[in-house]
Amino acid sequence: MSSSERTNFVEMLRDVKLKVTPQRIAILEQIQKNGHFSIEEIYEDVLKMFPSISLATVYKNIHSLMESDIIREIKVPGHKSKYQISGNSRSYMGCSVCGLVENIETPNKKAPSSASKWKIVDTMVMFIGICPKCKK
Amino acid sequence: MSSSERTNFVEMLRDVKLKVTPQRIAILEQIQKNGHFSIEEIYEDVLKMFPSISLATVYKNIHSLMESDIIREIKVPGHKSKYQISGNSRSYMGCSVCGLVENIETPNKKAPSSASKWKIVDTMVMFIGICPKCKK
DNA sequence: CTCTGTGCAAAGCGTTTGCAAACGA
DNA sequence: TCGTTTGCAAACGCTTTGCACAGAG
Repeated sequence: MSSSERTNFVEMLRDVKLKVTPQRIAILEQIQKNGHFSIEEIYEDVLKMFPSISLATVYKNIHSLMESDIIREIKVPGHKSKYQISGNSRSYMGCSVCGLVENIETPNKKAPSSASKWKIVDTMVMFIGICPKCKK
Repeated sequence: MSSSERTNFVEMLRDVKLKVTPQRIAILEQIQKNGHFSIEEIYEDVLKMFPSISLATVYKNIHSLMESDIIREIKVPGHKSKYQISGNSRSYMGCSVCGLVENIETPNKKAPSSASKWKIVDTMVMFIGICPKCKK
């Protein structure tokens, strides 16, 4: 990871009044480095860099980071939730076979008038398909 | 429920080689009648009409009905999965506060070329917002 | 120093499984 | 009759909680 990324996370955390702990940074770096991760995968990867971390800590952090909108939950139907650093992309390809998630460029999308009584705060487009690996 | 709806479910089940049991019909009727339901809600409502049904039966049926694509799973980030009878609509409004899901008319949507290596089988658009009730 | 975060172990809950009996075809 | 489904209870596995200690601010 570059130091600018680290600085980035530190600022993000300060902005939302979360303390900057090495565990938190390690979790964020893993999520950023590897894209879309389930809790289990995040835990196992952080463990390599940070052998003393506990699963409970990962869960607690995933929650507080989601509440602060630093990370975001993505779910492909039939698979476990995955997490990614919040960003502009809200369009995903999800593999129905293995659960892989990839960001794609966002097709512009407006909520139809039938939703006018709602206050719309976000738009998510998910394409469900079969990824190149699972096609074989 | 109308008898045509019942007939409908019977045919759906036969088409996919699932046996027509009263429990299955009751589950399907509840889902159809009430829109988007979590497993817990389906169970509690079916229980009123069918006091002997067990939670395990609901779970088993939700799975086989999903495998046969008779019902579909929808998940609003941060809330439990809900289920609905499969249909044409694959566009939803999801309430980030209470988890309410509503179908909306589908805005046409094509996967961008960046996804060309995938085999796309479905498209789902989800608008996240705050429903009229939670706005108050 | 104070308050938040961590780690551990136990508790909690939603979901799944095994099995015998009931049921649909 | 044969294979599937149901209902029950036990087992499972993921997630949360309580608490004492460590660490950030």
